[in-house]
Amino acid sequence: MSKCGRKKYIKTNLRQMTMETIDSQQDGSIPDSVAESKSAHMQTQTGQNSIPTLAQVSVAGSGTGRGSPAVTLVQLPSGQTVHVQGVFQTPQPSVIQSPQIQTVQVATIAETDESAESESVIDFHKRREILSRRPSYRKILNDLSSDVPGFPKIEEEKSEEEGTSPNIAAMAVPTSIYQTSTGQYIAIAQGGTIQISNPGSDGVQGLQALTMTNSGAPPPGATIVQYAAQSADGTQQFFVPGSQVVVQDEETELAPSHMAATTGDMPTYQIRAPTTALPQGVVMAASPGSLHSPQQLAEEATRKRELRLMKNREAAKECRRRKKEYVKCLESRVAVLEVQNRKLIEELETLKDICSPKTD
DNA sequence: TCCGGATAGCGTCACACATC
DNA sequence: GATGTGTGACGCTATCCGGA
Repeated sequence: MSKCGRKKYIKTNLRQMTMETIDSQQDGSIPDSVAESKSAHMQTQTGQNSIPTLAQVSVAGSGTGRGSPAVTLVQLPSGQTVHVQGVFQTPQPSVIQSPQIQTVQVATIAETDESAESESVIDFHKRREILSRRPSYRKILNDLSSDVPGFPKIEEEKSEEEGTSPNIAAMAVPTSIYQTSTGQYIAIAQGGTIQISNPGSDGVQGLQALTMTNSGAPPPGATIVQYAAQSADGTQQFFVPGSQVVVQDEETELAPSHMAATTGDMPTYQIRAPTTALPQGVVMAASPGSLHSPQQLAEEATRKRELRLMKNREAAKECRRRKKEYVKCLESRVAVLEVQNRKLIEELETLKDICSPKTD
């Protein structure tokens, strides 16, 4: 199996496992794969004292709402029915919202071994169709957290930006996009964050974040910004709204002392009003309405594409972060449920000992 | 030391859905 | 309907680790 093929195989398996887990949480059952490991685990826990008559214990839903203690009806072999208030506080809410969709997904994957190629193609499209309807991780987790007190919640973007450090909270939605003569894109967000995107480079290297630091005592008419430079290729200049220009400062003498201490060797930039006309090497990106030549149109299209890619890049990062958080939550939830399950079994054992007639 | 498997992470594309 | 957003899928790279 090729590397990529193996990877797909692993991914598919992981996905299938996830779906099964999700399914189990939806209908309250345990998937086979999980149940096997779980039963093995239980055997190690209970040893020879496993409960062969467990099938005779009927658990009747008490119909209680969320948050109220669940009362379980345990029908004993002798015919007695016992009301048990178990460790399960509530019927556990599902972490997924569309069980039928997930069930179809599992079935589709299970079929792939036997299906013909043409069918697999159809399945592929079906899968994509099905999977794309899945609610976002944030929505899933937030819904879950609203059902289960104390469950971690993915915060909204707003609070995330507020909570992170200025240098990292770079991905605010830009409100102004500018292009320099060197092809770089500068996005200035409402919060004062300046992003520099270098189309020619890949990944993080092409994206640099600057943060306006208006606090302190900047010189009149100038705003010092911090620049987390990852590629230094000489002096850079670019404009910002309000007829201002960002100029790389050759020396850091203009920066306040507290900034010099925090920025280290990072070059300092100033935003100030241009003294003359456009400096050499600086090109203002024209607004779409003023585009005339095909070259300008092409540049505009390129600029839009770069912007879209940049946003999508960040969206993908955020999505992956949420996904990891989601998986962690699921794992912790599994751990909690396993503990509850063990307690419930112990409880059942105790009740059996109490209620069953002594045969000595 | 080299090689290959396993895993994580990234960028991009495509698509569905939400919003305007 | 256009646009923005979220996410699965895919391909790729980097890193780690165990075996030859």
